[in-house]
Amino acid sequence: MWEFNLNLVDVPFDLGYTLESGQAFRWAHRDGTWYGVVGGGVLKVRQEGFTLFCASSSEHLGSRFVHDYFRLNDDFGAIMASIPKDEAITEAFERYRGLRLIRQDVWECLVSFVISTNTNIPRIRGMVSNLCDKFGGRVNFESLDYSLFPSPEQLASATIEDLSACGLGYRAQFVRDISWTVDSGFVNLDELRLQDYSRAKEILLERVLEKKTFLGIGRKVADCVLLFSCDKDEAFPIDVWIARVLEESYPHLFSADIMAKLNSKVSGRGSLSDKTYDAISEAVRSHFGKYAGYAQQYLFHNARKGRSDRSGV
DNA sequence: AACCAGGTGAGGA
DNA sequence: TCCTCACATGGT
Repeated sequence: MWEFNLNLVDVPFDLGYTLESGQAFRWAHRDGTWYGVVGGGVLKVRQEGFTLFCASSSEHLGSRFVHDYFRLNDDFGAIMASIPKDEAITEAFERYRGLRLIRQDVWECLVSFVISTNTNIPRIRGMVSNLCDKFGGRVNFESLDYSLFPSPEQLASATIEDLSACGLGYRAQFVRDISWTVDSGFVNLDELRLQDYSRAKEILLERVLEKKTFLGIGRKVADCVLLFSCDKDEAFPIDVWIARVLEESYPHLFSADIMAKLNSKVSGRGSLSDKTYDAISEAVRSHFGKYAGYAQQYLFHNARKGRSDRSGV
């Protein structure tokens, strides 16, 4: 057990908003403290004002790891200042001040968001948790066992039946295919971080001999992976929630044609074609700037929280 | 009991 | 390049 504290002097940071915003799926809240399975161990964090009280299962999960994972050295003020202010973004900034993008493991992020398609966040958590329990290693921390996220090798040896048993549904095939691709060394995920946004996205969407390198990864999932694990802050994932926000609050950014496509996406029937996704992506990144991903995460969280508050959850 | 959920792949006009 | 569908499953 390693214990340490971090001082967040002049660093706007809100642990709760950050971990509740749907970017990471392996954190749980108990008695005012967050428990996460990250970096091959268990990390426990509690925030009181500008102090983070931390404890972890291994020496490796120390203050340096926490700084890196929560991106505490980012120039948060500059990021916020660079994003053009309007009614929608100002509301989200004020409500969730301190919400941060975090830097996750690429492999875990990739699998988590392949699983995320056409389902909801509570269920994504469940599916990821099942995968970890069934295929991952164990770490004991404070007399409790936690399951690590399985390695490419561990998942590559799973059968479709085993994967389906985790509740993955039709996603089981995607996870199996991607696990083989990565475990075989056909691609090196570490390279994604080194490329710029455009090139890294090309790699994720690439086809080799008519076959996709990453089955199950389209534009939206690629943007999530790039934003949440590869430091590509201009990535702006466009899902049904964000489509709703764009249609309601940013119609001036789009042509009537695009607005019609957004509307069909929002109303359930019809998804965005690749070309339409690219056009919307270009427009929002041009508008919000090189930290568009931060704007996206605030807008996303605000939209989702607004819905759940109204439905009385 | 339909309907929705951080979409994507496959097949055809 | 576009539109349409199926896809498994659990929560509301």
